[in-house]
Amino acid sequence: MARANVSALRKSALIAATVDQIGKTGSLEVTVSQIARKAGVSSALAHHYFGSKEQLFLAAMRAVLSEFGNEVRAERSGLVAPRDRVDAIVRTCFSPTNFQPEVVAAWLNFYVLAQTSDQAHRLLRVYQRRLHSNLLAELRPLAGPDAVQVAQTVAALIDGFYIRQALRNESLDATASIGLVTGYLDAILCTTTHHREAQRA
Amino acid sequence: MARANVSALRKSALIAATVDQIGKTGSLEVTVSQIARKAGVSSALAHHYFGSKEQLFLAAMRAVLSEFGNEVRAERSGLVAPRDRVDAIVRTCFSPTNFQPEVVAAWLNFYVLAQTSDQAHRLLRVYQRRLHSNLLAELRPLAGPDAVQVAQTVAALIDGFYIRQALRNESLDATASIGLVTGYLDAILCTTTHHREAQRA
DNA sequence: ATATTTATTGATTGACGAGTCAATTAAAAG
DNA sequence: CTTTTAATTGACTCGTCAATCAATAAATAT
Repeated sequence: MARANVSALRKSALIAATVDQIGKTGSLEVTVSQIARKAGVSSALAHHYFGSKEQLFLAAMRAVLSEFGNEVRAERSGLVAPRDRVDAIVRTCFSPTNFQPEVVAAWLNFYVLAQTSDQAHRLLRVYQRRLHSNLLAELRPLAGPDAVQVAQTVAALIDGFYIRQALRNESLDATASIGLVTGYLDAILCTTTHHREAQRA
Repeated sequence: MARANVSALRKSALIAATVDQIGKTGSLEVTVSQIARKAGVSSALAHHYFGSKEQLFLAAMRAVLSEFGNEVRAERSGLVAPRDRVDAIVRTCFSPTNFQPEVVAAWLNFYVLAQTSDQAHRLLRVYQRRLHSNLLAELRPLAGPDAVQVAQTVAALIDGFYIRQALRNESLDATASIGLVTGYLDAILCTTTHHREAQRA
């Protein structure tokens, strides 16, 4: 059983340390040395593996994004009712791993990074599109012609609650956020919701 | 008619330049020299008047916040129906001045600044509280016991659309954003909305 | 064993930028 | 006028940090 690539270990340690450090300090103004120290290696090694600070940031972003994607897929699997699948997506957004203050703070900073880095911008777009089309697929049968707008609204809502979490708005935790998003959905899909309630009764 | 304080002129020029520069570059990593150059003065003068880069940033934030507050007040004045007043607030959020890409980008960066600066954090909180209580005052008669949640949702929605604007999501301009927020309100206040429609008919 | 590639670092470089300061100019006061 | 006070700057300091590099250690291959 050959011991796995050391390089892969180091890389992922550095990536994790990057997210963590950005999240903890709430800023992109973290030094490569800080990150490397947290990962238990020298800053030179970080440069060796990633080439530049920006590339390290991008790798960290990719990691967060793909982790999020995986969770969505996992949470949604098995569910077949469109509304349940939408709720699964929403729940995932506010799951303990994704809605951790550090991760949310990192997200916020990735948004900022996207303002200056084309690659970051592209990554974020990919994520947004994917979220949007995921939502849309489930909302089509629920909201018909309004589906696009509902999907846009849900996506914006989620980002809005993320910002609040980043600012540590005590009054809005994950549960409350989920409640407000589903509350919106209940209201906007009132016809369909009534159907659901009828079915349950 | 004594010519106004030179110092006030310089200060406001520097503040405007700060917002502009942060907005244009989409980052807090702007140099005092860049800002000063844009304002037509030396960087030493910026330090002379503001003491530090952070204080300059905070002054810029205060300016944006208070400009926003003034606009809200102006736009809302004269309207008496709660729903109209809510709509006025929403409209102001997406008014040409406030929803300019540069200003929105500056906002986003102020959110980031609030992660590392207590003063910035406090400023943002004041703004958030004020917006919330403004919304709440109007929503109480419209949504009764749900008013708090509706206000929180509206506030989050607005922030969500701001993020989208910061990312230059072509598909969502000011008009579309206003439409989606009011769409939400129409749906959530459906009882009241029906009353309104009935009144109009 | 030896050669070759990979992992790893300490030390260094070079740039950049916030903040200071002493000096200069302009305005205000007396 | 002269003196005091405010406005303004260029030049400088000092720290920080990304990125490089040469050197060493460890692993892999031959």
